[in-house]
Amino acid sequence: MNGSDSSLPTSRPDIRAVARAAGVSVSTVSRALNGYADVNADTRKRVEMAAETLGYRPSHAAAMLRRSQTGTVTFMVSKPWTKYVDPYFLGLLDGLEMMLTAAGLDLQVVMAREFDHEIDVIRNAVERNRCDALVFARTRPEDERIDWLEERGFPFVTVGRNNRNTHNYVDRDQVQVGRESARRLVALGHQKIGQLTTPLRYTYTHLTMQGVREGLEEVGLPSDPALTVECPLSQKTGEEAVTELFLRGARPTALICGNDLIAISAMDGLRRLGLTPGKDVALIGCDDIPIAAHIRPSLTTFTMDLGAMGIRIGRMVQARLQGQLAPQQDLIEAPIVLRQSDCPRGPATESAL
Amino acid sequence: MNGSDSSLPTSRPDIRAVARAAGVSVSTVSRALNGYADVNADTRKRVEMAAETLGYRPSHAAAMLRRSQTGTVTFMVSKPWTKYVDPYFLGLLDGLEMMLTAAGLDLQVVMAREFDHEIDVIRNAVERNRCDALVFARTRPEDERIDWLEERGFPFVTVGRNNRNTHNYVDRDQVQVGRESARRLVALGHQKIGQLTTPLRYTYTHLTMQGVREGLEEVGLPSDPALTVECPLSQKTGEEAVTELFLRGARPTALICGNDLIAISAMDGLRRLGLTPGKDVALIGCDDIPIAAHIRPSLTTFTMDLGAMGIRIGRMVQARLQGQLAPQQDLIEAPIVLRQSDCPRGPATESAL
DNA sequence: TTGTGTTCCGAAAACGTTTCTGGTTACTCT
DNA sequence: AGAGTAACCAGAAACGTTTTCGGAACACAA
Repeated sequence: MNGSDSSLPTSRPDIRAVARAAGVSVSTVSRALNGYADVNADTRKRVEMAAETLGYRPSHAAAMLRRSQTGTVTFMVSKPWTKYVDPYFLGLLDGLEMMLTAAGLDLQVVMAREFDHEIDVIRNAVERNRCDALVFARTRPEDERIDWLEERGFPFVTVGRNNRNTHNYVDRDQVQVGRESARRLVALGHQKIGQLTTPLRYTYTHLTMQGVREGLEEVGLPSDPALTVECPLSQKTGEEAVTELFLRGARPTALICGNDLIAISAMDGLRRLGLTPGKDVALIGCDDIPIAAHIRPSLTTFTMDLGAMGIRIGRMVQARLQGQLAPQQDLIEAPIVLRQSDCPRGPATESAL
Repeated sequence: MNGSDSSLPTSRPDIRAVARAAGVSVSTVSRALNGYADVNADTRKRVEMAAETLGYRPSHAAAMLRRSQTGTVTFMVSKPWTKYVDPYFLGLLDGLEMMLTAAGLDLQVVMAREFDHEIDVIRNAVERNRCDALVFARTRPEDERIDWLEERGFPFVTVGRNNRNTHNYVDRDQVQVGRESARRLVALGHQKIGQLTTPLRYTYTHLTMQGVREGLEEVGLPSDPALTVECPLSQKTGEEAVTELFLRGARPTALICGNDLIAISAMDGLRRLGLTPGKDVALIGCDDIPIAAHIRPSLTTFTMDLGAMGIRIGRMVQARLQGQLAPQQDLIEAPIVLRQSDCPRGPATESAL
């Protein structure tokens, strides 16, 4: 039923077949096709022609086996991302992939399902020689993945830092994000500024909080732990956090949210409490996900060129693969984009609830 | 500087090393570790112990080369997805990955950057023996990718149909989606029902339109081409389409949108025209992206268990890989989830603009 | 004793490349 | 004319598995 019933078994052509067709040896074919210098221009052309007409494609497995390297870099994405969809890393992948294909490398994406499965995924990738380099995000202060890889000298770059930072990483300047969030809200007259943070196990959460602390200290404001709630990475996370906050009796007039989804669902929570987001309570998010501009009130947040970030990662990988051993580290500034959700402090909050 | 400077070069242990340690031949090690029957239980245990203590991991490349199969299935994602992030396929990947790892297969994601690059990506994957099966979406009525693969008898399953449907696919029942959209709006009293469709090059667009046509015909309404606009997959797509529609002089009181992002940005467009979405004009989306419940007015749309869909795909791949040749085809019903954006027909529209 | 199976295991041939080593030309220089 | 050098290419040895083939050891029946 299916095609492929020509006269001959029409199996994939060998490198031997090409050699035969071009009238040279296999080694010459290999060198010609791989762009080595010590092959005559005419010979090369003849080989290329032969390869072309035969439809020859070198076996990836064989090449991989011989020159023990794979030509692929693996991007590991962890569970919280896949479970409730975070568009964050897609743009990043886009840039990374572009960079890598330009360098003749393949991008492979693998998923780590359970949280503590991550290290197994890495071990499998590395120990079975399935990639030349690794990329992953969501780093933690004490990150066993980083430890393991550093110990073995395996090439990798992370999106985010740990508490040592002796490796290759790219990261957003989270301290700046936190600081600017605080400054902005202070400038709008807010004094009781709450924080709905991303999970504390991630490094970037701590960095953001540090930035907020710094921003508040600049004007002599304390950063009140009673106004801070840690939000898991789930769908209604902000809503629940806001509820908890107000149930506690805390009455922030502004909220600094760890990411846009927290901010958006926090808006729902506020409405449930009879408050109007962007009027009674100011909100600032982070990430500038596509929807941030479309909701009402539209969300003030921090944006970033994820594609560019991906490209930087790609460059780092490439440099490392070419022998560059000194750790490269990039901190990327995320500009704030002002929309409607950050409002001046109004009187409405006092009476609410 | 980096570790790995033990006493010995500490290179990865061979299968030979395991054989030596266990006091058997390499072939026995291979058979023992791969679960063949003709190996003594004691021997097997000894081999397993040796492999364990040596930390042996079989080289993937070598195994791949020898038994010309890779143990990986490749998911190809095309440009429109990566460019403006569509969370759609993430859930799908989640389910697929789960299924595949359970079956001992690896999932690999590759990206096709340019539109006409897709076929090259596939050729590279197939001809270089880089995967055992392919999965991709966004199918078209005349889809050269499907043609090419069918011609060669290479295992693959698509998300979506073409105009022949002799292969393995999983698809949402788009006709039903269209029909139910139309019925719902008709029941709410609408007569002038516009369509903001996804790009016409995709099969599912046509199926949805067919469904809408059927739904309208049930009550004797025509489907007016003047009320239909094709929307590209970009950010402001719906906004521009709505503007165009009203500039044309068409005045639909309801809009059936090809996906949620079209619907959401169409709301922006309506507001710009002084109309209130969910009041003056009813909207129905499709996909139920996470944000659909959070915007105002919240979006009536069609939902689907993407994880389950991914699992079905995984099952198909597995069956095909085990020799099942008859095409398997799954049509999945997408239930509507009613929210605020679909409203009864009001009088407001008449006066507007 | 011989024949007939079983059960287990070892030897060796693949798989399709890359790369190392060396050898043959042809060319240049004294 | 001879030596030295450069340019090009062939042969063969890897790379680390899997799998085929056949043989050894043993048990059992005739």
